[in-house]
Amino acid sequence: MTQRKVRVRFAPSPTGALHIGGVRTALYNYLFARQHGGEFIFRIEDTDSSRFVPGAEEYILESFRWLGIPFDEGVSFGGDHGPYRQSERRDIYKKYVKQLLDSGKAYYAFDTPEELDAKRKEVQNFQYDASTRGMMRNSLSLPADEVERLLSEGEQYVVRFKVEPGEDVHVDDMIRGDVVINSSILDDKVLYKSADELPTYHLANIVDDHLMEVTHVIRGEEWLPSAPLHVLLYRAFGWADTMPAFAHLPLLLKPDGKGKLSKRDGDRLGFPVFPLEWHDPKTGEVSSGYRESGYLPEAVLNFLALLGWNPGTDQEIMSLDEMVQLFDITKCSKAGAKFDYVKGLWFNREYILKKDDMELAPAFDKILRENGIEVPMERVAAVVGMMKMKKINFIKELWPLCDFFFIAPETYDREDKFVRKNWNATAAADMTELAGLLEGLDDFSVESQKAAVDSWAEAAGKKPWNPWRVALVGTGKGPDMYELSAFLGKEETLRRMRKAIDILK
RNA sequence: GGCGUCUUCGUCUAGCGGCUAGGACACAUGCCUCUCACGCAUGGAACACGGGUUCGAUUCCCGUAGACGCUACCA
Repeated sequence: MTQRKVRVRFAPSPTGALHIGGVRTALYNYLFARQHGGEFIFRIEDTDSSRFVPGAEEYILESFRWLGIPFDEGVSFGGDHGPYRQSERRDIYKKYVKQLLDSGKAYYAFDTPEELDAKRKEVQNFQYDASTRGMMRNSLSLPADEVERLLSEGEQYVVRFKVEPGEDVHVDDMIRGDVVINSSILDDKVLYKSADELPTYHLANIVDDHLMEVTHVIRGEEWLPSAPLHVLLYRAFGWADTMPAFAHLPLLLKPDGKGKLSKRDGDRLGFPVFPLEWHDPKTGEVSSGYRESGYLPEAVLNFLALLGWNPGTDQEIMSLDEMVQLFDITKCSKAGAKFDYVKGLWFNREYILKKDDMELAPAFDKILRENGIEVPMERVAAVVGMMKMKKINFIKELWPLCDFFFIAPETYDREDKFVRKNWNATAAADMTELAGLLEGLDDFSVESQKAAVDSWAEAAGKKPWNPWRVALVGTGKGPDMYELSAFLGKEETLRRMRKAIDILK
């Protein structure tokens, strides 16, 4: 096979919000495309009209915009292989369904859903396949003229794939190696429904991947059982030589308990399972999103990347570009990964610590405004810089730790543990002395204060910091005292000190 | 039920015949220290089970168990 340009795709169904597992699948596809200088396609698989949810497509697009994962072509991105929305490709699919029909690889089936249900009740483990299709109503069992009549009378039908039994079908998976499934356990899958003139996933998927020249199919493990069917379809079309390589990713599992990670788990345990907040148009239900919860997109991607893959070194924090360099699809783990959202918190924290204060400032500024505080962005950034290393996972958690920067203590609580311990008998006198010293400083910078206060404290044998903190903060929290007083400025610092002296004595 | 996949600390994982089984999250302790943090150090914690193969199995093979997935005119 000649070396083709790598092309991969992410092809969600617009049936609701984008699941976080889907985000990881998209991420791996993106990483793979980038590191091979290939292209990343965005396709919409909306062949089930009954499950279509308005707004879902735009939601998915917005999610990737926020995450910073760009597509090269597809819905809303353009490209030479469109249209990229399956509902707009009806005529294409019809042509290929006909090809299969004409070549005897597929057949018409007229069994109604009710008849099939009845059959499934009647026969245990009923499967529509080589062993049973002879007793069903289809173009293989019915006389040709009867089939003609049914068709011309407009009888509803489906087209089924004629699976030849008894063959070991091999799927060469980049992660799992050689997977073998005997064709006898495969059923004659429905490929096309006359009711809505749309194909099912299996047909549309194969036709599109072929026409869009997709070289690698990277998808969730839930597709592994149908991979042999897809192999058979490529062969039936005569496309075996350009069949894409497969990689089936391990699933994301519930943090506790068992089973696939679901929306319910997020609600139950209190973490988002969707990238953005989602308002379900049908139920009106609102689900939280990573963006609205205060996660940095870089943190989300980094966290997700390591759920099912790792670079083989101890490195855990890495940028998207680094991931592109380090990623190796063949080194993905095979077992499902429990979704450890607590570690996701840690990643967010790490990225907050890495980020420039000025970049973080707008998020905190928003919180400040909600609390009625408006200060220049430089002041906001300064506070973020002094406080972000405190025990926080989100910027919004800064507020209760930072309020005193902007709001002077109204009163002083003698019962506060820190106050009681640190505002001792000499505190008032010490603070009066310290206030006098500070008042005499022309330069109120951290360095200047530190030089003056440290030497005074040492000479006088004082430890003024904790009482001073009581005066400026009201309790035992906050940054380094010099940084705090420099931020507040001489006037405010002295005002708070005198108030504390006055109240606490 | 059938078919498939998987199985190392609580969790994410490294390991690709010989290691005191490594790292990270979480947890605990200590150090540092003007509070809280940060940082640093330390600690507890794992090869599902049973057979093989081999001088030697976490690693290879077989079986068992368990978990997960699929089994639609959904993707």
